[in-house]
Amino acid sequence: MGRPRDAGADRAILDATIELLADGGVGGLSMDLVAKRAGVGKSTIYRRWDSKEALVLDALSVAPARVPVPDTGTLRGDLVAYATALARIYGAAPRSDVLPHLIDAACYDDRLQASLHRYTRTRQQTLRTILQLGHQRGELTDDDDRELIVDVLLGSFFYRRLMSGERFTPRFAERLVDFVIKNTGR
Amino acid sequence: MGRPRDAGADRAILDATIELLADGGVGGLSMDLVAKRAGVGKSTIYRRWDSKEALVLDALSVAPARVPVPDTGTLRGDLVAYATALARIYGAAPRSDVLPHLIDAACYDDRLQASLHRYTRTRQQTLRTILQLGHQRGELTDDDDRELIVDVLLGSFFYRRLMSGERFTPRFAERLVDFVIKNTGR
Amino acid sequence: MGRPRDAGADRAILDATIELLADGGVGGLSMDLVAKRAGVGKSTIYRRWDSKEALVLDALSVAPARVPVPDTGTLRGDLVAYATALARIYGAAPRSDVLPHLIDAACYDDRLQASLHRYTRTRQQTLRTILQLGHQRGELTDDDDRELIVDVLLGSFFYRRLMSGERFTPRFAERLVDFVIKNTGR
Amino acid sequence: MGRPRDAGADRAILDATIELLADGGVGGLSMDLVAKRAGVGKSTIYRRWDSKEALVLDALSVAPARVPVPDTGTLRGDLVAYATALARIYGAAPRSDVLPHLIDAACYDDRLQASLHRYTRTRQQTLRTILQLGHQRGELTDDDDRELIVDVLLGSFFYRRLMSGERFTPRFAERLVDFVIKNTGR
DNA sequence: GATTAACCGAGACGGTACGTCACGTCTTTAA
DNA sequence: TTAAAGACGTGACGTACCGTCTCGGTTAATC
Repeated sequence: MGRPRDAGADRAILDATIELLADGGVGGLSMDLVAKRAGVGKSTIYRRWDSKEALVLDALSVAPARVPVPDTGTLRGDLVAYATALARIYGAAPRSDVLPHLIDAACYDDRLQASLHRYTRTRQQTLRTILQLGHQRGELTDDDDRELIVDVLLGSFFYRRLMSGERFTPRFAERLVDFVIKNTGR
Repeated sequence: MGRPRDAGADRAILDATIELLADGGVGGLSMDLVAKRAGVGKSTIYRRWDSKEALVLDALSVAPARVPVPDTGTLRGDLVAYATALARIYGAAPRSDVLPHLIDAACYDDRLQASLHRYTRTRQQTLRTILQLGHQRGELTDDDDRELIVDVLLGSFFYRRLMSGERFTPRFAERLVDFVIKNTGR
Repeated sequence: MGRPRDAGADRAILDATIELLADGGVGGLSMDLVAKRAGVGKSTIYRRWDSKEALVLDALSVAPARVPVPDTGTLRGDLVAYATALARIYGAAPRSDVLPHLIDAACYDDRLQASLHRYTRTRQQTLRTILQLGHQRGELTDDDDRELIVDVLLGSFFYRRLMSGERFTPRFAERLVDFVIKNTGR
Repeated sequence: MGRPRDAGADRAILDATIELLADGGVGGLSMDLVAKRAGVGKSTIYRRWDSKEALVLDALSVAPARVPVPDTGTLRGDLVAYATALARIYGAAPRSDVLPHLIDAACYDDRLQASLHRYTRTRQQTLRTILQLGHQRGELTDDDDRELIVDVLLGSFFYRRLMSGERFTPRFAERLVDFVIKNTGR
């Protein structure tokens, strides 16, 4: 019973979050700021999300996939196109890297961790679709390999991007794609 | 000129940092605490390190490599042993995950980012040594592939560990190793 | 709107301030200590007072007048009694001199300066009452002189006390009182 | 034995102190700054002065008297001229009030206190000279009164200036002078 | 129509860490 | 021994957020 939650508040909060995230990244986002910009009390936010990070993660999940499914006609072409787009889209973001903050926070919060995992797997969908198409064309045969390719491609990308700092160049993307499909299928 | 920096203070600060990191992770580490435990003023810390994260990163760098170079006689054996050890050693630490915090902080600080990259590449050394040995045995031929294998193995590991949440099981480790060496060497 | 300020916090903070002032003077008072003793967050203090000095000044203002209105029957007697009490009460406090610190701080903060002036004039009240009584008895006639006497008596006292260092002896007090009332009244 | 003290350093330090005091008052003066501007090591300063305040006080003492001895021909005229000059010269100083800081510091340091008292009494000299001249002219007779007048005039001034905040106007100066000489002499 | 219970905005709350600053002392090399 | 240089331990500063709590007031569904 009682007054139902205002659905508009959800949108206002998520919008404010996305805006603040856009300019300033996680560092430039505080709950007070979100509340003020959304025209909402802080308790209204905490009634819906457990923590700042949970909110941010939801805001991210709401946003549509940024890397489109390419269609070049061949698996190799699609994968190279995908990897290149990945590098272009996520490679630019200068200081507004939100994901690392969530990854960190997830270490200390099981619920958040679960959300992050769910989010990550959702974001794998584009790649899975590409592989699925390749499979239908007969360019891939074995199921297990596809799972592996997802980890290898995305893992390499994030590892370079966030940890080793080496550039994820188109040149490297091609090498990587050739590497992962050379020993698959026939 | 002037009074030289006390080398003992460096050690004391790094030691205190490592200790505090051990119990409590980054969350349980504050500069005041480090200063107190090291018997040092906070300014002495800030004179040497730009930020808490730079200090932590240095403390990590000082610590010896935790994953030893295995020696099973074959490349495949070594790689599986290495991957397994990786999972065992880094997989256990539940809340004391220091790296994600540094990865996050590095997004907002160029000097820190450079340090993180340097650290990461240093930590690749064990794996590179394994591959070098495999090369000497004739199990690997092409140089470029070795570079790639490093990214693929470590990338997959951290991607699963930190982002997708899928277990990095011994089973998976074997599959991964087979995947990366199937189309290399002869 | 919003949650109203907790009146109890005001009291707790002022009480803590007065206590800490009592043992240790301004030097022994830090905002962290006040907050801790009052069981209050530091932000709660800063929400109400601009600075440590503003808080101390308020704490002082809350305290009751320490020099009572004497009643000797004659203006001269009252004034001598007052001056003597002044010397006894403020002359004793060795290191816990709060006022000089506030006087200093007030030089750099207009709001604080205004508070100090208000406080000082409030503290003149006792003396004004004495003069008022003298006036009612016919021992004083002209209004302007009373204003002057306040400045002269208190000014001399603080000047000796804080600047020239000469003792404000009972002997001096009498001389001073005779000086200020010799040419008044009649 | 050993290297003799550099006499030039004294001047350099005092000059630097006076300069820094001029722009910024005590608040804008730190020992590091003095040392840097004087081209001197900090220890060289501390070898000569006990504390920042002792240095400042010495710097003040070195400066010549700022209120000149007037010569109007009458005691009343001289006193009014003096009081007016006092108000003009010290009344202007906005935030560079050095004396209050020293007064405060002197409460916690006996040596400094002695220095402050000495300094204050030195600064009374101008006024004493005026009174001495008045005495020679026969406008004052009793010695004790002269002592009192010094305290009353300077006390009132500083009391208004620093504590009660009331303006020390020329009008007030005249009233005060009339008050203190009405009941002296004849 | 009155009651009730959860909602709402605002903003104060206790807590904790931050990075900065200045103090007065100490330690080096050089004169 | 004094000098310049500058590192040292100490400790307070005021700020920024966190996530919670407390107001007065609103908004449905239930009685």
